[in-house]
Parts: sequence; C-alpha cells; structure tokens
Amino acid sequence: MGIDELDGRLLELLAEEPRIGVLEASRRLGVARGTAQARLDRLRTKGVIRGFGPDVDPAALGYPVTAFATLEIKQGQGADVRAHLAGVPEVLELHTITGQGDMLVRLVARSNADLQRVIDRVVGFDGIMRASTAIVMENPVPLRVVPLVRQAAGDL
Amino acid sequence: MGIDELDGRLLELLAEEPRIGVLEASRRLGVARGTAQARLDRLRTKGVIRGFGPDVDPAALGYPVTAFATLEIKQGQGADVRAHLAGVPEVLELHTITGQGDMLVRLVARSNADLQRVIDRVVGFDGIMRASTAIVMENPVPLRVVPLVRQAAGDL
DNA sequence: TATCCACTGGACAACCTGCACACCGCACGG
DNA sequence: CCGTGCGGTGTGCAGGTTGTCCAGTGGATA
Repeated sequence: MGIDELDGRLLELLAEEPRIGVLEASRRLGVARGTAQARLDRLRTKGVIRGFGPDVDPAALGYPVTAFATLEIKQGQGADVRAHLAGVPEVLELHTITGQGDMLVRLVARSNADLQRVIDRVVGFDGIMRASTAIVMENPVPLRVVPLVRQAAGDL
Repeated sequence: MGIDELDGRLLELLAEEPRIGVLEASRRLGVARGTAQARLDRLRTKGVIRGFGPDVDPAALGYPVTAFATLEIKQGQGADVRAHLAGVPEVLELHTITGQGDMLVRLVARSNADLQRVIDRVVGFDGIMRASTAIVMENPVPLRVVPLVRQAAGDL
C-alpha cells in the first residue's frame, strides 16, 4: 500500500519535468523501461496519480485575484448550498470543515471590484447565513506535493 | 491576452483526457495538427498552462486528513515564518491573506492524531502567535478549472 | 525445493512529435 | 487598391517513443 523509494523518485521526476516520457524517466532512474512503465501503471491504478491534467493558471486567464471564503450554512441546507456553489465558475474548490464556519471556498475574480460580484453571487443563496472572506495577497508556497512524496517514500 | 473559444475547448479536452496527444486533440477539435500545436505552444508561453505535473493524491500516499490553519504572525517575522513553513513537508500550500489572521496554510496528516503532531510542528516556531485549525470533512468540489476556462473562453 | 514476483534486456510494429514548406484567406495600414 | 503580417491548412519526413510481448535472472516465500 505504501510507496517505495523508486516510486518516490519517479514521482519527483515527473513532477519536475512532466514532459519526459517513460523511456527518459527509466533512463534517469537507471532502471529498465518496463520497470518504470510498470511502476507508473501501478501508481495510477493505486490512485496515487490521479492524472496529468494541465496545470492552468487562473491569473493568466484573467482572474488574478484569489480569495478564501468561510461560509456558515443553515442547518439541513448543505446539499443545496453545495449544488449552488458548484454552479459558480469562480468557485475553484469547496470543502466542508469543522470549527467556526461550515464550508471553506476558494474563489477567484478578475479584480478586487469583481470579487464583490463573485461574493455576492456566492452568498446570494438562501441556505447561506454568513460569509467572511480573506483575500490572498501572496502565495509563497504554491500547491506542492514533492516534499510529501519524498517523506512518504522515505519511511518504508 | 484573452482566450478564445478554440483555446477553451482545447483546455477542456486536455483537462478531461490528459493522455491524448496533440494529434488526437486536433482531430477531435476538427482543426489541423499544426493549429492545435501552435495553440498549445501559445498557451504555454502565455503562462495559461503552467505544466502537466502529475496530479498526486495525498490520501493515496497515506495522508488522508486535510486541514486548513489560519496563523497569526508576529510583526516583521513574515519571512522567517514562510521559510519555516516551506520546510514542513505536510504543508501543501501557503497564502498570506487579509482579514483576521495573516496566513492560511493547507496541510495534510496521516490521521487525526497525526494532525496534532503536524500542527505542533507548524506552530512550534517563534514568529507564530496563534493558530486556528479547521479539519476538512468532505470535499464536494475538488480543485477545478474547467468551468472557469469555459467562462473565460465565452466572453471574447 | 518449487513457486511467485519483480526486474532486465531485447525486439517489433505502430504511432506521435518536432520541424519545415507552400499555400490560402483575412485584416490592416499605406 | 495593394503589400504585409498573421493564423490556419495540408503535406511530408526523420527520429524518438509507446505499447506489447518474450525469455532469462535473482530474491523471497511456502
């Protein structure tokens, strides 16, 4: 069920240079191509690798503003709220959470002014009672997994 | 600077079936291969597509617990805190934000118990004054961009 | 010891990529 | 009205890569 050291190096390699194919990867890992291929297949079927989707930058799409909103939901309205939020394109991610607030939403907008519109659209729904928003100023650590992979591969 | 309808369809296609190559994509889009290739190149150089990194699932790596922590930082300690957090493998993402709290951290752990260890490590640093954590229970909308791409492509 | 499993090295055809070239239609400015 | 630039279309080619299969090897296990 775990990930061994070879898997770890393979994942790192792919994370850093996704363009390289199985053959090139096997060369750099110093193993036979069939091995690299088998490892990759296994990682995919095990679900460790979900896919190789293109990494799209919302900023380059014209949505340079990112924000996180914490929502408070009326009891029993969860499902409706989820459906509503899923219908808003600017909602990139939605989690239900413990603690103060019931949901955490990641959203983007074209500008700070546009963020107001997005928030209005997000909270303009019956089941949502309160929302508090935090605008992202900087992103010193963009979403990453390599360090985690390294750790997971370390402890066999 | 924008994204036209063809770009949008190309991105959607790649997002849904990353395995297909340029040739197959061009066939499905009903355009010449050279066109698809040129579009893809342009999207890459414009920064819309950052890359094709493997989409790794932390849960499958043995880290099924996700949480968000809001940190309060001592004035002037920002840089040190950033460096400290960047050194923690379980920290997947770090944002500096406005509003209550100064930073938002996304972290993972092997279990709820393990989360305690991770949080201790995260907040066990001099510049950090307070931390409030929200554990993710469900993730009804995983990180997505397709709807946004569609919208960006819609308004030419 | 027999068996299972992963890895190796090699081979094959089919396919895709990167690149180049000639040509066409359109928009724009002179 | 014409030249130019840009993006798209077809086409072609060499080289690399993929998917797949096979036989052989070594280690771990029952």
